[in-house]
Order: sequence, then C-alpha cells, then structure tokens
Amino acid sequence: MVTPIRILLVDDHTLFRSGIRLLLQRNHDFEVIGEAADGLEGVKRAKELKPDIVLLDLHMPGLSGLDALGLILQESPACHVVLLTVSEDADDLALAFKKGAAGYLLKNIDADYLLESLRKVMQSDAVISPEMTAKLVASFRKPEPLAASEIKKLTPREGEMLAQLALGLSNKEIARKLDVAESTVKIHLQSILKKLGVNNRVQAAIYAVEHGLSDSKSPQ
Amino acid sequence: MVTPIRILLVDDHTLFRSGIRLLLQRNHDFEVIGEAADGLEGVKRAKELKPDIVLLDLHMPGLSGLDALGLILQESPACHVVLLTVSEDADDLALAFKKGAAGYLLKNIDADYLLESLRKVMQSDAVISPEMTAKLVASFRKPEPLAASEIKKLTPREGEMLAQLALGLSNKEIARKLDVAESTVKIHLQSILKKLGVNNRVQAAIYAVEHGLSDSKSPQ
DNA sequence: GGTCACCTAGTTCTTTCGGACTATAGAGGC
DNA sequence: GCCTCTATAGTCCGAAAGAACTAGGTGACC
Repeated sequence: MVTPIRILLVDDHTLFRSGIRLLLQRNHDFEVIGEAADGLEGVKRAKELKPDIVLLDLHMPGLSGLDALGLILQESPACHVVLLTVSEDADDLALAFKKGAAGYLLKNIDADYLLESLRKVMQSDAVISPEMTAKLVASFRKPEPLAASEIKKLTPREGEMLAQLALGLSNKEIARKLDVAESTVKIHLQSILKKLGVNNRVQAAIYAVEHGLSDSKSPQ
Repeated sequence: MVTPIRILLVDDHTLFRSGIRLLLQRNHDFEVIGEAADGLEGVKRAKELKPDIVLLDLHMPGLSGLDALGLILQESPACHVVLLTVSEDADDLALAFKKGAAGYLLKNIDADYLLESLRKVMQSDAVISPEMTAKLVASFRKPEPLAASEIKKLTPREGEMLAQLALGLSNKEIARKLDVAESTVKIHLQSILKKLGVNNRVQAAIYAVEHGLSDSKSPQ
C-alpha cells in the first residue's frame, strides 16, 4: 500500500469536518490526521502534525483563514494549503493565491472532484473550482476595458504625453522628447488632468500605470 | 433535437482540423460550420458565419491567433473564442483573456474534456486547461517578493509617506494627513527619492504602484 | 464657407517641489 | 559616554508645475 496523503481539516463547522473526514477515509490513499475548529488552532496543529495538505475554511471565528494560511506556510513551507470555502469573492481567491495557497475550492463541489483535486495538489498542481475560474479570468479582463473606454477620450497626442509622464519625465523632458515647446506640453497635460478627473501629474501617472499605459513594461 | 453548437475551426494544420471536425461531428450537439487555415481567413469567416464558438490556434502564419482574437471579437462580440494551442506560456494565456477569450485549452487535452469545455463555454463559463491553471496562479504570486525585498529598505515612516504619495497627495496634504510639518514630509520624501534611486515624486509614485504599495486598492 | 476638434505656442502669475542648509530629541549599539 | 539612525522642524532659494489667458495653423465635416 502506498503512503496515504496526510490531511489536516480546519473548519469551524464540526459537522462539516465529520463529513469530509468520512468522505476522505473511504479512500485509503487519504488519511485525516487532525482537525481544528479555528485558525489559531489550525496553525498550531499544522506545526505539530506537518500534514501534506491543510484543508482550510476561509471564514472562521478569531484568526481568519487567510491569516492562518500565511502563518501555516511561514512555519511549514512544504505544506499544501487548499482553501475550501463558500466565498465566491474573486478578491479572496486572488489574496489566497498571493499568500501561497495551492488551491481554492468551493464547498459545492462534488466528492470526486475534491478527491481528484487533492491528488493534483500533491503533484504541485494548482486547483481552482470551475466556478471560480470565470471570476479569476474576469479579474484579468477588468484592467483593459477601463483603459479602452476611459483613456480613449484622450486625443492621440495627449496619449503620447501621458505615456511620457508615466515614465516620470518632467515637462521639459517631455517637450524635448516629443520636440515641442514646454508650454505645449503644459497645455496638453492640463487637458489630460481635466479629462482623467485628477488633480495633479502624480495621479495622472498612477492612472496611466494602473490602466496599462506603461509602455515601459511590455516590450511589445 | 436541440440546436447544435455551431463551431468555426481556425488552425493552419489541415490534419488537425480534420481530426477535430470528426471528433465534434460524432456528437450531434456540435456542428462544425466552417474552417480557416490562418488568422485573416478566420476573421473573415467568423464575420460571415457568426459561429457560436471559434476554436482558434495561437501560432499561425500571417495574422497570429491573438491578433485574430481581437478582430473577431470586435466584429462579433457575442462570439465565444476558445484558444486551442500548444503554447504553455502564461503570457499568452494572460493576453488571450485580456483580449476577451472565453477559454484557453492545450492541445494535449483529451476529447471528452474538449467537449465538456465547449459546453461550459456556451454557458459563459471560462475554461482553462488544468496544466495552465498553475501558471495562471503563478502570475498572481510574482508581484509580492519584489515589493518585500526592495521597499523594505525604507523606514516605516518613509513607507507611510510613500503610500500617501502613491495616492497622489501633495506634500501639504501628506503633512496634514500624517499630522507633521510640510518640511518634515519633504525631508522624508528626499530620503525616499534617494533610496529608490529615482529623480522625482512621479517616479517614486510609479515605483510604489508597480511594486504593490498602493493601499488604495485593497481595503484591508 | 463656416464650424469644430486638435495641435501648437506664447505670457503671466501663484503654488509646489526639490535641494541645501541647520538643529533638536529619542532609541539603540558599542 | 559617544555615535548612528530615525523622526521631527525650521529657513532659504531656484526650478518646476499648474492655472488662466490669448491665438495661429491645420484638417475634417456639413
């Protein structure tokens, strides 16, 4: 018999933990080696037990799942932490992965999917609930449409000016680079500030960077 | 019988197109209504045929898949475009979704997975090959380490100042907000400029935004 | 032919930045 | 005790930014 995958359950709902435990125990390649009812206890037990996978709820009393996630990985970097939650919030998902989660599963998945996902996680694959994939993708799309719909109000010349500004150039430098008078640059920039609804060049530059106008990064 | 899902195949490999066509035709809820051997032809045919789904290769002679993707969606926004490619490049994937792709599948998926994915796409779900999910997740993780290692050179107070600057506040506003004299703000900012190796506040603000110091977005 | 949007350029004025100084005070290391 | 680092605050000055004007030269559209 192969070594079973050792799992720690962290969830404040006792009944839910029991269900998952039964579900996992039915398959002999999984072994639930411990449970915890809140984040703090989860961190402690993870440190003691060194499980292969921690199944972690997001919303718990006391230490939240996201905070626990960070602490667990700090203590045991080799551990795979999979969020198992009802939260369909894309921000939760993004934060979870930023903090190093190995997976983000919704509690409405079916049993087979859970088992399959846990096996994948052990192969260092990342797993995401299908429903969440769409949200994740949406977070990719967000930046663009805004950029397209908002920045397009700018005239071509204003766009060039803003791009230079977003490189951190002064008015004089922009003027030299685009071969116009400094006063011309100032006129364009004033128009840009007005159109973007910002108060100063710093905010305009931030706007440009956040909306993907920074030619500096993407070489093409 | 239900209306079949109408599909356009765009791929420069004739044999591959034939195989996919056979595969899809075996199921009567799919109908391949056209084929194209390069991006430009794909755009043209998509415009004529108005398919439900365009299965699009990434690497093609002439107009690339990514370019074709943009043009197709420009003409027919209702169309679902699914990339079907060998490219495991995370940048390709990110770009594809930025440009509005509905899915990104690798050519090594099995037939059932393809069929299932196409059905999902028609329900406006996004689909991603399991292998690519890990890469996608990795792109989430990247930003952090840089921020931690580089910005930590700043003292805590300098960090606060920079955060305010990255909101686009003037020295006077920062002074009011942090309850210090404007001259104090200027001293800190000078130190920040020196440490970050930048010439002015605009560049410092851009640096902060690009390295994830913008408290503006994450409310918590 | 007139209107409009855009790009250009100038002047004038006030405010803000940015740099160079000086200086005090507390924390922590040696 | 002495030194360094950090945070605080002040003055002074020149450069840069930004706001408010006027105004000429395009090209597109009707």
